[in-house]
Amino acid sequence: MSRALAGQTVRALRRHGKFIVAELDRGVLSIHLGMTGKLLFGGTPGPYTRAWFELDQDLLVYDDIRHFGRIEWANELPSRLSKLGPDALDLPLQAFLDLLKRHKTRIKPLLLNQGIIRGMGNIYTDEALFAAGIHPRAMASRLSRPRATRLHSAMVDVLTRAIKAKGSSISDYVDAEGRRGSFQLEHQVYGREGEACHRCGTGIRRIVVGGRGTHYCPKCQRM
DNA sequence: CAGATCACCTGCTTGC
DNA sequence: TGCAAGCAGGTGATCT
Repeated sequence: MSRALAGQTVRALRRHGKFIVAELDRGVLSIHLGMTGKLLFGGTPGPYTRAWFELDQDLLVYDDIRHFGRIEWANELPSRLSKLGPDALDLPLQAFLDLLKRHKTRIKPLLLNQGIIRGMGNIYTDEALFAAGIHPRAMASRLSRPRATRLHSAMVDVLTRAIKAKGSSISDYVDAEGRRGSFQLEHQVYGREGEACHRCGTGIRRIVVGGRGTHYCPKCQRM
């Protein structure tokens, strides 16, 4: 890959769901950070460095403890990416409502399914469901219009605020400048098992839904 | 076809 | 203190 990328200019940089996409003179570089991936401007290669890019000014270092991230170079946007669902932050209410009706599945796995909606991860799914007062095991297609509408607003609101706060740094996440995010301070349910719900005081519960740890308030979030 | 389980990796925390 | 088990921001394959 290094030969192919040498001397190329980054023409555009954008987000595609959870992917970072760099359009080069020739081809497209797509990056997914997985769970522990980090891109660091001006970083120094260390024991967890899996790749690095020599830019004009700095070294851009890619570290990834768990190896779940991916960097791919292709002539065009890989079909794996173009086949994903609409972006959570670019999905009109009516399209969202239609989409929920079409899928006979529980709401949490639906929101996490990148092929249906792209961009939502485990933290923000739990937070959005709490904000909307919806149980993570509720059937998506059976949500009432008002509740589904509240969920749409909650999803957009949670993602927008989380991006503004530069993400959630629970253990080690940092952005490309090495700065921690602060949205973990605003979490209402994620990572708060046993603590009091900020709205009603009930203990936050942790269950497993769709194979993922799921945090919710049993009193505020109903089926 | 929805849903469960496992696989991929390493590190940190918890409990005995 | 030591060690095993459980858990972690994600995705994808396989089986039921």
